[in-house]
Amino acid sequence: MLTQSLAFTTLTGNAMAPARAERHEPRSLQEHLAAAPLRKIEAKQNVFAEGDRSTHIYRVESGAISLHRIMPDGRRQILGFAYPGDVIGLGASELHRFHAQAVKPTQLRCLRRSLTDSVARVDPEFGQELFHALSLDLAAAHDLLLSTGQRSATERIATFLLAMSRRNQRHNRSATNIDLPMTRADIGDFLGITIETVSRTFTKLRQLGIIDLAQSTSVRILDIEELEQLAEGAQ
Amino acid sequence: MLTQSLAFTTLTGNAMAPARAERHEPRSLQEHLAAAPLRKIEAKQNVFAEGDRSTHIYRVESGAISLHRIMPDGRRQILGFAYPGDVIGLGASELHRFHAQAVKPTQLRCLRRSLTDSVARVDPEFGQELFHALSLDLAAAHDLLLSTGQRSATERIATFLLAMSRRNQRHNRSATNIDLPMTRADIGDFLGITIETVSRTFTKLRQLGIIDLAQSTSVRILDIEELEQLAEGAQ
DNA sequence: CGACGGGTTGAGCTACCTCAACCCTGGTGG
DNA sequence: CCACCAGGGTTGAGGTAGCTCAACCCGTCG
Repeated sequence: MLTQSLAFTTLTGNAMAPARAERHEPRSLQEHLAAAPLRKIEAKQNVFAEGDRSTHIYRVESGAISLHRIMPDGRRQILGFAYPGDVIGLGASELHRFHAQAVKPTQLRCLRRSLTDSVARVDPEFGQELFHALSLDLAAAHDLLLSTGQRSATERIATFLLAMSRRNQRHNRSATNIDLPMTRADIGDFLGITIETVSRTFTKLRQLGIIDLAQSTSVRILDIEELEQLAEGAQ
Repeated sequence: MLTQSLAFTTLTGNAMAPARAERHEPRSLQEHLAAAPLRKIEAKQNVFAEGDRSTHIYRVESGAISLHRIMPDGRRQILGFAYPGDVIGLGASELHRFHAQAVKPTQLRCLRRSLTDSVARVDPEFGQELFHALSLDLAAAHDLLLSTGQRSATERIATFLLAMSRRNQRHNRSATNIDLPMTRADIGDFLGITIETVSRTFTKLRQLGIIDLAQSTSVRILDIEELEQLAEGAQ
């Protein structure tokens, strides 16, 4: 399920896999994570809070996490959702810059920062993997900026659904049947619109025959071309 | 002017500075950049475009660069501005994900990716510096998301001016006299509002006695406490 | 059973957008 | 030297997408 480019180490002369296996020492980020302890989190529980010391990085094994910042008056911006396979808690800062909270019961692998730091200090390949993961986060933030800064409510929802669809595809799951683990409030705070607008927009897409809403948490895309049109501003 | 943590290399045994100087081989990111060739760019000219091969990273020496994406119908989201000292073109992707365009005549130091890649492959400290720079970009994107997703026009402008003020302070320049090299259109496309709203908001802040606008490109903050109030939603 | 959290729908409001006129400045050319 | 023009900025008037407030529905849980 995980596409992992096996890191061939530059530190040991042993190029062959058997030699590495004998050492019993994890190497790549994914290998480290596979061996890391598992932590279980209830819905609404925090993995970490903004301002907390950044002690670990985490990989989501099951469930879903919302990453968000909260303004003094309670307004909330969700910066992203982390799903199984995603790594969270990256960043060079000593302190976490946002909250990470489970939107449903979630399992995480936890890797101490002291470990990742020291491994990265001697294994550039490992550092590259962290860099790559952070680079994906930045790309996601830029994508979201395009939505919150420029797109209409309908375009935002359409873009959001398509992103979920593409993520499903990358994980060899259905491109048309989309599970939404988060609430309407979460979607609204992610896209910068209110829950009412989220709800109305879903209803509108349903009435147009573009999606089907069996339950509020389960969307089926009926007309993906039309959804793509809507995402890029066709009215 | 530049705070640079001197990288002590793990590859050579020589820990002392004199030994390093003798080698005449640049080490830290800042050292590499100081030795890199200079490129001069006219206003409105592109440093690179979205989709271009990512061949170099750049450090702005003078001027200002806008980083932005453009939608098929022409809408534009500026993801950030790069000012002297900032490094642009980072990211693990083979291709650039956005346009980089000078907003006024600009000078850049250019470092080949093939070089940074190979250095990072053997010098983890150098990789850390790249990671740190990317991490700052992500934090900036998250800050902007809070504005475009949650704040009113007045709050966005206030936040924007305060960010400029704080940047000035970090560079030992005036906290109250702010130069705006970019146009109203740039500010609008950055904050997700129209040029008219930008203009009206500046006028409103001027009428409230919070700022002074000698010219349209030069803001003087008269009441920074009040500006901070406005930035976090007072009124 | 009642309470509560989450979702939907309606009615009215408003912050911001759109469209348009106008101003100012700097550069160009007659 | 001045007239003209183009690009950037400001201001006004009116329109509208999305917000606010409120009612209501439904499923779950104690």
